[in-house]
Amino acid sequence: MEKYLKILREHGIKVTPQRLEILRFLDTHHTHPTADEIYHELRKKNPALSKTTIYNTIQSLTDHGLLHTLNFRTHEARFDSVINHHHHLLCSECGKVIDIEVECPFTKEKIAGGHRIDEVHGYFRGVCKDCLGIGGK
Amino acid sequence: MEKYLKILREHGIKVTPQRLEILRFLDTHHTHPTADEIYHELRKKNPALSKTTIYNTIQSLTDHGLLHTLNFRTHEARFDSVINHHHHLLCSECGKVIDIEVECPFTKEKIAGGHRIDEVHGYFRGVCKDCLGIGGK
DNA sequence: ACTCCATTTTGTAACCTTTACAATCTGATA
DNA sequence: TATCAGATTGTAAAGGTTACAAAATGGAGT
Ligand SMILES: [Mn+2]
Ligand SMILES: [Mn+2]
Ligand SMILES: [Zn+2]
Ligand SMILES: [Zn+2]
Repeated sequence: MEKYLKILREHGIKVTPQRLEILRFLDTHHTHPTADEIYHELRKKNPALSKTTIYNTIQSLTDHGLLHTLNFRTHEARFDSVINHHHHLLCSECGKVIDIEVECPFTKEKIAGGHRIDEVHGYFRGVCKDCLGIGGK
Repeated sequence: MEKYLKILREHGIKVTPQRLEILRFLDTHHTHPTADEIYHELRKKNPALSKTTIYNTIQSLTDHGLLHTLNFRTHEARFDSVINHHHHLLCSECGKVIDIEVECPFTKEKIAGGHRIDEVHGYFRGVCKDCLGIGGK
């Protein structure tokens, strides 16, 4: 927990119990949860938690570069505290969003087709390793 | 217009004036419009047009592989009738979504990290060529 | 051309995530 | 301990999408 306290302080984000819990949840669950999933999970320990606080904290962490947003589909933002660059797979069988470590040539490029590139997001759709294994190939 | 009639018939989609207009709009405007943009544009000619028809037709065209959905951000799907594979840039200055023709190694791969890949979406954020030119580099 | 009927279109309301806002609470500082 | 800017909470509003039932329509068969 000391770890998250330090992270918040280093980024000049005022420390609150809610922020510590949200940050800890994101750091210990790399499942790319939705705001609603974070909310319901942390509510078990803190029933007074507000969903607005989830969104406020997400915004704050994002502003400080501690969080990335994944937009696989409309009406469902997912969040990722692993900020080193990687791509993602949405499994059409189990619905999980899975990290894909890739050698993507565009992460190094600053320009493509004359346009300036600031961020690269690689979204794959398919079937994850586990689901392939269960149902046969 | 004969062109769009033919496309619908070839895919076994019942021909209606609304579907012809929507298909034509998408084919002649590669601006990656939102449902709302399609709706307001086509309403100029057909004020009785319903937004539900826009969504129904989008679904139908998508089911037949004639349309792709871009999810740059939640709460705003954009649509693309150019179905050969390419990546996209969202310009943070002008908001336009621009095609990026790329040599992406993942479009040829069927497997990555043991997972089966069915679709590859490359989303870039940055500043487009035009906006770079206007304000200086 | 007419009839028929499955399909489509339309209009409205519901749905769901996200955002806005005001009142209350909290915690760092003095 | 008193203060007060900032954080949290609860509620409502916003905005895009989907569900649904009634009305309209396209096209096959006559
Ligand atoms: Mn990830
Ligand atoms: Mn495109
Ligand atoms: Zn899976
Ligand atoms: Zn631009």
